[in-house]
Amino acid sequence: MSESEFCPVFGRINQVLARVGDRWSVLLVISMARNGASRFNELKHRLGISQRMLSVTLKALERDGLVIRTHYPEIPPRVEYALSEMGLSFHSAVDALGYWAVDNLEAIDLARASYDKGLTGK
Amino acid sequence: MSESEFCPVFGRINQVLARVGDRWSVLLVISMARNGASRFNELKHRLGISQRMLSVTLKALERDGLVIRTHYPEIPPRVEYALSEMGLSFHSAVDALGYWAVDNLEAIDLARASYDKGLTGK
DNA sequence: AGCCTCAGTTACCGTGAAGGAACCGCGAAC
DNA sequence: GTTCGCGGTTCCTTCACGGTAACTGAGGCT
Repeated sequence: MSESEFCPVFGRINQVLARVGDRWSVLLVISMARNGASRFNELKHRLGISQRMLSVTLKALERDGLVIRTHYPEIPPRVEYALSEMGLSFHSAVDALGYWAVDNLEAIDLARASYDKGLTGK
Repeated sequence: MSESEFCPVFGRINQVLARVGDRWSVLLVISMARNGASRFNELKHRLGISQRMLSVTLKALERDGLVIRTHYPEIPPRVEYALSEMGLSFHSAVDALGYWAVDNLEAIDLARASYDKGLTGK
């Protein structure tokens, strides 16, 4: 796919951005930042995510060291997921983007409206 | 899909994040931020993107007001794409995330390595 | 007349990823 | 003894994304 001759760092950054691009990753990070350590089914119901996706996404986040999984061998089993140090810093980066989004939502809507009007009106 | 009861803003932020998630959008924004106003085929060759994707992505970015399209009715036709004010601010937000990525690449690699070792070793 | 360039658009097609549902062990409760 | 809740995993189906290729159209070159 000719990873754009740009530079070598680029590919790796892209990997990280892929995590941001992954909707569920972002939602999970935000959710955890808000609600603190959370259990599996808690997250599932909170986000309306399928079990499969939740499991897959959490595993990816854990693998990348953004999330810490704590398993309590109780009855019934209890597993808690929490943001790591890095997870928190990631959250602030994402949050910055979130703020940008909030700040520019209106402008984007306006741009879209006038763009669409320009099309249909023509 | 039950867009998570969270809050109304959430959905919209997600829309914006969808733009970040789109690989080509990010690459285009970065490319334009670097090289300034660019022509269609220029971008195409620079990024190794297909015509279809380039056209689709540029149109989306233009619609959102991130990119400004200027058409010069010359022979042969010339079209230039440039980042708008908002596009530039978007770029800085993305850039911030890029910096986070660079700063944490090592940590992520380490986390992955130890995670994978923990799995295979078991 | 035929072919090239630029900037797209349209039709088609393959792949990979998201989602749903069923299954797993474990013990507790009914 | 079978049903429930918890935390998953596995399988299957669907569907949207991205790529290829062909067409457009206005004009210039040969």
